[in-house]
Amino acid sequence: MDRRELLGRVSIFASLEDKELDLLLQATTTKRMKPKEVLCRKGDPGNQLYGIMSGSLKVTTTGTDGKDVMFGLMGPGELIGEIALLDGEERSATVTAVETTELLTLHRRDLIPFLEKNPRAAIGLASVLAARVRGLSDRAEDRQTMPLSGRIAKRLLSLSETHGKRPIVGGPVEVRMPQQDLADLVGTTRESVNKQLRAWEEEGIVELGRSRVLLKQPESLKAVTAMFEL
Amino acid sequence: MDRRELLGRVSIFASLEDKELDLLLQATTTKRMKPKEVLCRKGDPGNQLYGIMSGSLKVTTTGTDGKDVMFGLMGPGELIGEIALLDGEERSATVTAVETTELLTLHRRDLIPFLEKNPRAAIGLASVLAARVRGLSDRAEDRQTMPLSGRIAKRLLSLSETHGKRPIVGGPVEVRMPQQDLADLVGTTRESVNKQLRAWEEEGIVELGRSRVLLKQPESLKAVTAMFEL
DNA sequence: CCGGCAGCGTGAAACTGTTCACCGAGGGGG
DNA sequence: CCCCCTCGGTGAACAGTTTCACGCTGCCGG
Repeated sequence: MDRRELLGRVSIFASLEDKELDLLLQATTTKRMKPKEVLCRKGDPGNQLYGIMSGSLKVTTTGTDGKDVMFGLMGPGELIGEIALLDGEERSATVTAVETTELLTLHRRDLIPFLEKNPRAAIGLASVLAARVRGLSDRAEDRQTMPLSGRIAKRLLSLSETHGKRPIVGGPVEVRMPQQDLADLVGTTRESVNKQLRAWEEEGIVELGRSRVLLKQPESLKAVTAMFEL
Repeated sequence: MDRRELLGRVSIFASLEDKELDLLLQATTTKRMKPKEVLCRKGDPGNQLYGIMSGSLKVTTTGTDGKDVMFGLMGPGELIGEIALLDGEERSATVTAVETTELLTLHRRDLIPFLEKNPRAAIGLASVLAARVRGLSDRAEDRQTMPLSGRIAKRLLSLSETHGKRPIVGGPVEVRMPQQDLADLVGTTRESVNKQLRAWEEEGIVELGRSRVLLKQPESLKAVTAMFEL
């Protein structure tokens, strides 16, 4: 994916004229990251907006006790850094590359004036944030309503949609991610995730491998979540 | 507080010229709510933006099992309904008046064109959302890092800042809220909240009453949170 | 004025999930 | 090619919370 294509893909900029897009593109640079490379840490000042062209990033925080909380895994077409950029506060989380990742970067001093001249883009940005709020609220709700198994099932399904691969074309979807990360994402321990997954493996619902979960019967997982859904 | 004052107070509109403000004001209506009256339910279509002039509202969701989750208590100067308004989805939560409350309401069809003509307002709106995201992330983190006591202490302190009253001028701050609501806010049961509060009462840190918590030693609560803070 | 209900207080028992302490394996980098 | 380090698997003991099952009180509306 090239820069222009990315900008077009990102919903904020979807409604722009070509020449405006070109203008914005000029203010843009590209950055390439290796796996495990850190893009920014919690507490850093945040003056860059990033758009993911390829690869994926994980967004995490570490508590005092060293326990990690993962907020999400971001993929191509998604934005990173809008929050710190908008409210001028520090970065609220640490962002790390999962695999080799290409980013497009845009500095605050270029973005803000641009938004002022292109209100639709500003509204688009607000919409992206609105969606983020919605996602976070949903998860907060889940955490207090669903037992662990439901939360794992739900996250697994949503991961399979956004980051799933199909090893065999037309076959079952696979989610590549160590169990520890899954645990951080759901807010539990690796052990608990492992036990649940193994139980499901017994039932033939999933199949496990090193950093892989193969969803053999996604319907069964859906059934698990449905038991607790509103 | 009158309508004009509210609009001026809300950060989105802070940077506007007077005549623009007047224009917006004309599209505005006022709504008065009685305690326990419902403003909107989760799932309703959301086409109104509300600004709180006086009183307070609580934002909640109910899970299948009937267990409530409260996202927050909103007071004068705050906005409600921006999310559904921006992404065009359903309302993500139910909003109820806690006390007699006066609202200013603005319809989507008036707001969107206005934002398009006033990019700074759009950016302001985005900033409000950014702050909301930050708040939600923090709470998500807390929930996985802090034990119950820490979460209760933290929420109590933040409530005292935003919604505290001082029965005796210069005296300790009081938070008016039933223990059940406190529980929903923190994501636990009434019983657990009660037990923690009573323990603190023994230590002279707080004093309890019907729908009231008097913070006699806020420093001690701060100390509790500090034990787990990053 | 009084009945009922909303809100508080409390203990015992049950459960869910965590912690801890291991072992085992495989795959990738030196 | 081989070693180590990451990732997975598992059970036993433990901790924190929830659940349940009550009893109490005082306020509020009829």
